[in-house]
Amino acid sequence: MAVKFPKAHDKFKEYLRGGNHRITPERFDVLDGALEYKGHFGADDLYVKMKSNGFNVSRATIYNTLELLAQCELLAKRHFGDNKTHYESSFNRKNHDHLVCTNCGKIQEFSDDGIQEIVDKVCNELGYTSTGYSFTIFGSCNDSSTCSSAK
Amino acid sequence: MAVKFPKAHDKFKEYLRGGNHRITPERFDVLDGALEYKGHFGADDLYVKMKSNGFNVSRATIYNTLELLAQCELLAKRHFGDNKTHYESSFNRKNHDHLVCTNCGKIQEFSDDGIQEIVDKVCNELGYTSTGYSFTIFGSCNDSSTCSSAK
DNA sequence: TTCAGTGCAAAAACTTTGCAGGAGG
DNA sequence: CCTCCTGCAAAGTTTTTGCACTGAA
Repeated sequence: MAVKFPKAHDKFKEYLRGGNHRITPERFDVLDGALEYKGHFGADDLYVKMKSNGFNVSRATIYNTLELLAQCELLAKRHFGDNKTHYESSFNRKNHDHLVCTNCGKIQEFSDDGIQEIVDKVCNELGYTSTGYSFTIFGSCNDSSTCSSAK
Repeated sequence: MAVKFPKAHDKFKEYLRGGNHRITPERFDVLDGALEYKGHFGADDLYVKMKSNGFNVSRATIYNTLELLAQCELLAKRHFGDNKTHYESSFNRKNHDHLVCTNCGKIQEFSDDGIQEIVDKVCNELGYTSTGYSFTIFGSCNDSSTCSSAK
């Protein structure tokens, strides 16, 4: 079978070579599974999906590889307050944040350049070197077709 | 012993009466323990602390009560990406967000009015009704006295 | 050949739930 | 008295760890 995401594979290979990480087929299986996943997923979600697709992969490898993929920015880690780590592809995607409907669970993306400006300003004032930020808005989507609480 | 935080007790009582919640001594023990806690804490941290202080309180009661205290805004729930819920007192405190040093774990507070403006703007554009947001900056504090990675 | 990576299972960390007894309103 | 609340223990969920074997470099 042809490589599914050649540019992502190349980027991952380069990252692995740069650190003291070996290039293994399992890691690229996890990369493919992650990039194919629609929307956000937890590590265990991906484990279940790959198992059901016939991959003989272990949880340890999934967790290990997702961490590496987040480090080299092929995936983004997200935390929506439910005490589990969510991942999503950030390969060839614009930076964005999330608006979570607390009634129906719908997750909507948005972008606003003002956030990065605030991050830079705060870090500058307090003497920090920023490595990232997490910004999530919670609210009600008022969408009568999907959301139980809409009027 | 005198009531430790009379105004917080009153606010909690009022909240409990408003909903279908009973006023129990255990709930006020948890309130006191939470307000006395320095900085951020997890539910289990508070359980351990109260147990060691001689309170015969159960985890179920701690979790239940912390949720109620968050609902009536005596506590604030925080999520710093370590897959556990952190709480902190928000009684008589200014609204603020956090800057977490990814090297030494130090948590610094800051305030910036621009964030709420962005929240309002985004919700207005997308038709949501905001109920809150979570904003955390990650970075390195560059503090040579506390942080291992400082130059 | 070397040692990081792997699968597996067990353990750990945090949170929720079931149940029987107790107490608030 | 009627429920809600409590303590306890068990179970659930997500993540990490120990171990022996494998395979990349």
